[in-house]
Amino acid sequence: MDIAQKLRSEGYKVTPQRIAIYQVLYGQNEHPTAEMIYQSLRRDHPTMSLATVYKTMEIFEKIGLVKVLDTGDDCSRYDWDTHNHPHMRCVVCKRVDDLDGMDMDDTLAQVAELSQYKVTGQQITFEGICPECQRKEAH
Amino acid sequence: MDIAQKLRSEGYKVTPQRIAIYQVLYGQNEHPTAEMIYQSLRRDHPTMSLATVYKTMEIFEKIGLVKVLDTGDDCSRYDWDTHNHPHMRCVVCKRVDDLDGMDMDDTLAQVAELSQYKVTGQQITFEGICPECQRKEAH
DNA sequence: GTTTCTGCAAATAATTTGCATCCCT
DNA sequence: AGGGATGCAAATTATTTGCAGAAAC
Repeated sequence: MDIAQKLRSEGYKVTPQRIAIYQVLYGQNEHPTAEMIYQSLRRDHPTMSLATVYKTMEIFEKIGLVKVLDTGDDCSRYDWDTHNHPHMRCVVCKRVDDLDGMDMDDTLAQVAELSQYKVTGQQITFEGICPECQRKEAH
Repeated sequence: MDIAQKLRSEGYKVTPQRIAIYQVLYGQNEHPTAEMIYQSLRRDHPTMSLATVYKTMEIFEKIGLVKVLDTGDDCSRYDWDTHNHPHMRCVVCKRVDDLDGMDMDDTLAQVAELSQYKVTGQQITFEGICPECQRKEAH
């Protein structure tokens, strides 16, 4: 969690932008898009650019500070929690939630056994309608 | 599997393009992209357009003739096999294979129980290095 | 005949890239 | 000082859309 140390040890420089981006992400459960991160930083960092967010996320992914979620929906979302876990995506409002309480390690082990691949990761997303959108749909 | 009947019963017209696109997809295990489908049709259907492939896939998805795979990698892939099953994606060559032998129905039931969502589907993709790319990487 | 479909070209939107300047180390 | 980082603008790429002509019903 000491991101400065982590960056330095991987040969990257520690910049205010990188710190700020990580702080926006860390511990929150919204799984924001690059745009969402950018918007929440504009206030305090007027010169922040979307390109920097993308470049930073690429580095963060490389050094294991974030997991990039392929949620369909034409834009990536980012998760500070890099341990294997599934997500739920609302097909109506597009929100993405963690799906807690499901152990994926058994599944991953099973995959490693069944598949001829050298397994390195997973993208597990269930689709559905979130409680809030269910309420709205019932008029 | 009678796609003509299916289209008609859902109020869509039966066109040679739609038949051809379905025939390219049906039964193959490559999980092609729109571009791949387009390319394999150009020979026999010189006027085929990429836009038609996209529009057709949208209809096919709506009436349950294909499953759209969110495999990351900035372009969608299409699967004629619409029953719930996981995929394996090679992070090197980007190929997508079916992962046979894993029952996902238990998992889906578990999700429906754990989650407050009304669950409607899933996107389960494991990432790794395919046998062929493993061989290449070993020089 | 009417309505839907096709296919071209133009529009859109997420992401990437080039490059001059800036700032960590 | 020096090399990587930032941030703007332009480029790229997948996908969508508008629309006129063509094809299904």
